[in-house]
Amino acid sequence: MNLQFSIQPNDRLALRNPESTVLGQKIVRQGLLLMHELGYEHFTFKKLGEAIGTTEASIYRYFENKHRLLLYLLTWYWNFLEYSVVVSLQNISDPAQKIKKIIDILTNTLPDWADAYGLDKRALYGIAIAESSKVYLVKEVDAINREKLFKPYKDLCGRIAAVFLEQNSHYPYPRSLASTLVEMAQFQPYFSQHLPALTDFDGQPGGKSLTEYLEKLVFSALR
Amino acid sequence: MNLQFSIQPNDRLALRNPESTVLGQKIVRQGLLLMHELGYEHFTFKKLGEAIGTTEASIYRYFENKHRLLLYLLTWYWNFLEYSVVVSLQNISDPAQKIKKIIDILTNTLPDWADAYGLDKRALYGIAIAESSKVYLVKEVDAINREKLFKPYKDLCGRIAAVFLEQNSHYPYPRSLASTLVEMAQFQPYFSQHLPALTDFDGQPGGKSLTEYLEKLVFSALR
DNA sequence: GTGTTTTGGATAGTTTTGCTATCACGAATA
DNA sequence: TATTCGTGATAGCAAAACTATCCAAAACAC
Repeated sequence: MNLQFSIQPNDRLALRNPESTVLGQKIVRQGLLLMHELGYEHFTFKKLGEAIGTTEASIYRYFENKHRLLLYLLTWYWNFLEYSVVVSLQNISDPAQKIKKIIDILTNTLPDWADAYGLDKRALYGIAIAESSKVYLVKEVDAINREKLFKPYKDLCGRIAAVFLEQNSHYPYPRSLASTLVEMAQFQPYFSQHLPALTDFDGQPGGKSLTEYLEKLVFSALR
Repeated sequence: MNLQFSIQPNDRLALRNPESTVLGQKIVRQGLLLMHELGYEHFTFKKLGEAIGTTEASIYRYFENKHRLLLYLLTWYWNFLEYSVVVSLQNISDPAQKIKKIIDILTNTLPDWADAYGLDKRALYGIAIAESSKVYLVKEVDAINREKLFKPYKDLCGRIAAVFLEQNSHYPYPRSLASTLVEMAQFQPYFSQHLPALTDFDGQPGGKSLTEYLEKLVFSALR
């Protein structure tokens, strides 16, 4: 097991390392909470500056713009997820059990150890669900991709795709199925909460569950 | 067959009916092209005003903001799709064939008759792929939903879910499967073009195809 | 036919957002 | 002791988002 859990794998993400200063840490931690509270569109560096007792310009020293801050936060999330997946799968040999574990991880907030990094788990999960698409559904997607800034997301999907191939080495669409799984683990809870007509989950404890839906979807596809 | 193909089912969408004036039509038709070209974030009413020889303020007479214009365009798209689905399914009795037809419609640009409405099919398809999530992934989602402005999208998914139940009346997640299908018919081509590591399609004519992936995913789930 | 709404569009603003140039201060360094 | 370097604050600009008001012509009222 030599996965290095690196905090900041790509130094192009931020203009300077936010973890290295008190202000930088405030920007990231409070920025996460404020973006979760206001939503990406209503979130501004000015509002964040007011919230943490500094100015817009100081925040711009760390991040080019709010899109980069969102990408920074999601990078943490994807890194946490991948690490969590890799660690959880260590002691499992059955591919089917691995897949169940992956779905379990994807559909829940991050494990408790993630708190140690000072980032609010619930807010991070909320951002991942409501804002993550906005990070790549932009005209700049190809330029950002060339900077390798989507690598953590691709790595996560890559790990999952590899497990799908363990389950069925002849399945022709492991990567599409992985991205489908990850995206739907985020969209379906959002739909369930805001556009319930698009789902079959009512949030009842005994009722139909997202986990069950995703498991059946994946296992039947791999059969 | 009494599906009424109505252009503007909800008058709350626009401040006044854009189809009723020359300027209104220009706003919608050129707005579609410009938003497709610039992307939602870089698109502004000022730029559109310059492009069609009018001013920002005049455009605001028709749409509250660019988010509403996007929603207006997508409403057309969803209406076109649903109509196209309903008409195409009329002469098909086999549910499996219906599902194939639906996937065929979802993964292609709109049929030629849609041109008659003056909206560029390719641009509309491009907007649907790259921008449609932005219409509901906003803090205002619940308010917009209360205005019934997502009804066309829900209706489309509802039609598809009904066909899934024709294929297998015991399938417990028809609506989630429908929203998964519609979303993935948009996300996978986007990934294929911009983040190919997340898919298994290379765009080659003889290669693996999105259609095949989606068909297998849906049919195996319904089995 | 004259007066009066009403409709549709233009002019000219304000506020907010996004971003930058420059200054000030204290710590490390020469 | 002088300096330059890291770090944060001040002030300001340009574009984006939105609004108040005005004007002309069509529609309608009498």
